[in-house]
Amino acid sequence: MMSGPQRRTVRDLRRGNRAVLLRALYFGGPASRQELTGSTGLSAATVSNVTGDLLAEGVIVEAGQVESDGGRPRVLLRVNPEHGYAIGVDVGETHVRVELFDLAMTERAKADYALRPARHEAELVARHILAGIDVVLAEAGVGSERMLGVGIGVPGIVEQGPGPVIHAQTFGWESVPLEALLRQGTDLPLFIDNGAKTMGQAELWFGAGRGARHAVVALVGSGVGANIVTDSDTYRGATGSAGEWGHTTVAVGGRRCRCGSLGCLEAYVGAEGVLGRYAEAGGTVASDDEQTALAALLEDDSPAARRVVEETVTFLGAGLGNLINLFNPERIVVGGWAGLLLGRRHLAALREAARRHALALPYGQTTIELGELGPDAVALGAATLVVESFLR
Amino acid sequence: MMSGPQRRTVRDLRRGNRAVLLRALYFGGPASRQELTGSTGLSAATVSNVTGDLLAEGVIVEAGQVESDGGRPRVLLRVNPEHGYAIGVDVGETHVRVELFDLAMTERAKADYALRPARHEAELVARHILAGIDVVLAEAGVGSERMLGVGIGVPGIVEQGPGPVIHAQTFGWESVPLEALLRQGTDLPLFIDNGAKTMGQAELWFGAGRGARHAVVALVGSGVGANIVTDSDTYRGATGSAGEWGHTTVAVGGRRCRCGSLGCLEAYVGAEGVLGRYAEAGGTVASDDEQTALAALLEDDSPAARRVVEETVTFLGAGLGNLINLFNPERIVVGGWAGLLLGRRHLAALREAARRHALALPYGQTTIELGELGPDAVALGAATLVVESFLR
DNA sequence: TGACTTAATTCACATCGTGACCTAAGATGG
DNA sequence: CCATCTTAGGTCACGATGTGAATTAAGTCA
Repeated sequence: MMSGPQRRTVRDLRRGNRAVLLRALYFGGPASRQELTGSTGLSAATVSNVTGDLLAEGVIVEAGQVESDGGRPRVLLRVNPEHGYAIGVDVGETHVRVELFDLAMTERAKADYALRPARHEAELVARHILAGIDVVLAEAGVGSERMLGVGIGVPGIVEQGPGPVIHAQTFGWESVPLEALLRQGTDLPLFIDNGAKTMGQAELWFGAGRGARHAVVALVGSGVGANIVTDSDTYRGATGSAGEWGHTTVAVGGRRCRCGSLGCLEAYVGAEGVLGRYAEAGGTVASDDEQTALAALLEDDSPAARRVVEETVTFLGAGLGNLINLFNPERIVVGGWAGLLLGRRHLAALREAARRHALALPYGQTTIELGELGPDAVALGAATLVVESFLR
Repeated sequence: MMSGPQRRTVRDLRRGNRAVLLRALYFGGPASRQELTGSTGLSAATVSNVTGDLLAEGVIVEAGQVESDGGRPRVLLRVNPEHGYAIGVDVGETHVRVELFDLAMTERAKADYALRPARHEAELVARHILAGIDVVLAEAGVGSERMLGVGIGVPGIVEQGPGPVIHAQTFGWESVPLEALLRQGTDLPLFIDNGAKTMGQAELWFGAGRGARHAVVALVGSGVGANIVTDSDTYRGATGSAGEWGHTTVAVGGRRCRCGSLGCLEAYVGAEGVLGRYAEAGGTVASDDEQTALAALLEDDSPAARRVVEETVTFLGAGLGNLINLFNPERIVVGGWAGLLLGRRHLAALREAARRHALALPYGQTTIELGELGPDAVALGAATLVVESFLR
């Protein structure tokens, strides 16, 4: 609608078609040049030229032949997993985990740093990340010239921009310029995003969201968030803080949420909210550990427990219904440890609750599935940020 | 993320740059070639070439010169308003209105057909539209070869696709293939969308949403809807039914909505819902006409009326807060006749209610404004669908 | 009137994608 | 073992495109 610096020169063309081919090979498995002409719409000549360049640069490699019946056999091409490496970092409540992946997303090395409760200073986290980068590079024997970048999943809201800034209540981070802190210790390209979003991204690339152009990954853990994909691209909004589904209001004037507002979805379906509601209903929370406690609650057959679970399903269904009505996705993936715990037992009820709260038409055009990846996917998802930029 | 038929040839380049220049001229008012090089990022040579083509085709025309201080004066260029015309159609509860615009969106002719209550057969509506097209073409003396197309705003959900299909409860339309019906009477390109969305589009192009890349137009009338713009493009979701904000749940287990669900936003802030709540609270609805009745309610100083209005503001604020949290827009425009009625008196309270229900960060990055266009903008917005495709 | 300034156009050049044509590499049948 | 056929992939000339440098156009100012 408005003007701006859009695409122009003839060189961008090649860059674009290169990316198209690369993506086709990355997501479409090994393929012959012949098949690529079909799937990309490019001419055979161009495919030949571009793949020639990519082969010469070592970005892709030949991967055997396909038997023929009476003609020259097709040579399969695939992305060279060792052409580049990406590091994914999971900054969580209890640890900083640094993992190194090759382009095929095979883990090559890992480093773990425990965080003591209430010791989440940004400088400490940054030191851990930098140390972790050195460790995994050394462990895998990968030179930094082969590194495509480092993706980092952090809690809280990430304000994207030239100098990304992180706001993380639980860490006591206010406007922390994590990138600037790391920049003093490394020259690698850095990609920072919300950890829930990176987890959702992993689910979209390698999990239950594979192949969807319009999808929503709903992440329910202690907190609640969502990764919204429109036209195969994560929606970030004007400043990158889009998708704060957990703090949408589903009960005006309802329960107080830790964000300060009333009636947030998170206050009802986040693990903390569920356990809190159970306690208020007179139930006894089984453990100090949220995960153990929630699992126990789900096993509990007492009327109080069952009512709380039922209510949780209703609220979560309403939240999912809202996503369906607003985004009209073709697929919804429910993930996060609490979401998986609840969904494994009550997926049918959850679908039914979503159906009740969504319009019939968009509901009929979507499917609600459980995530296939565990909570460990944060680092993997963070690494996909790097690969995503590489494929562009 | 997935492969598909993406852009490729060198000809697309020119098409793209042509569109870039055209958009810059359309939205950036008259501009010289010199200025265009700056605003589009293209080289002076290319600007010269492309504008040369556009001038030769009559798409743009020269528009005077700008005085110089010691150099060759700049020649201003602008889109030729008479190069093409677009028809916008507003299919409403009480009428079918057909308007003809030139490219500058000046109205050139108009035709109006009253609809009797409960007489909304698709065939009748289609006949009115076709008749209206003939009438406005004749009235304005425009040949159909100069027509860029017809945009149509209809109530209900429009399922986009090769053969768009309309679902409109209030009209008793179920899967009505309006395009196919019209296709029998005209060869003009047809663009069909929800009327609220077309109204929002008008607001975005010519009203309070001008220039925003990420915006939401919230439309509150008898029903409630939203037009969501991401990256300067209306978001339509997988099948075009995205943005059904009115039927998102803001009160789990709350008031029954006409869609059948419980606790929809529309049940609280739609004109019907507001008046219904007032009646339930013991108030007397002043008129049979919703608009008169709502206006009276807003003037009423009785405690009951004030409580209903206050509640409405709270619910609408929660709904706006949800949009802010999910979409992180830079601007929110509140429109629709009921929204304007409410907003003119209570905008500050509305902003405050939204603030209470949104996260501080995204709330701080958005502004909430009132729409500048009246409800008559449906046809104008429908015509922008045509122009949008022309600018591409 | 002549020097200067700025806008717009022209031109040679490099790059790109493409269709037509050619080469590579296998199977098949004698 | 060889000729023929079939399919995959590469090469080449061509037209289209954007760009920087040079050129032309059209003013102001002293």
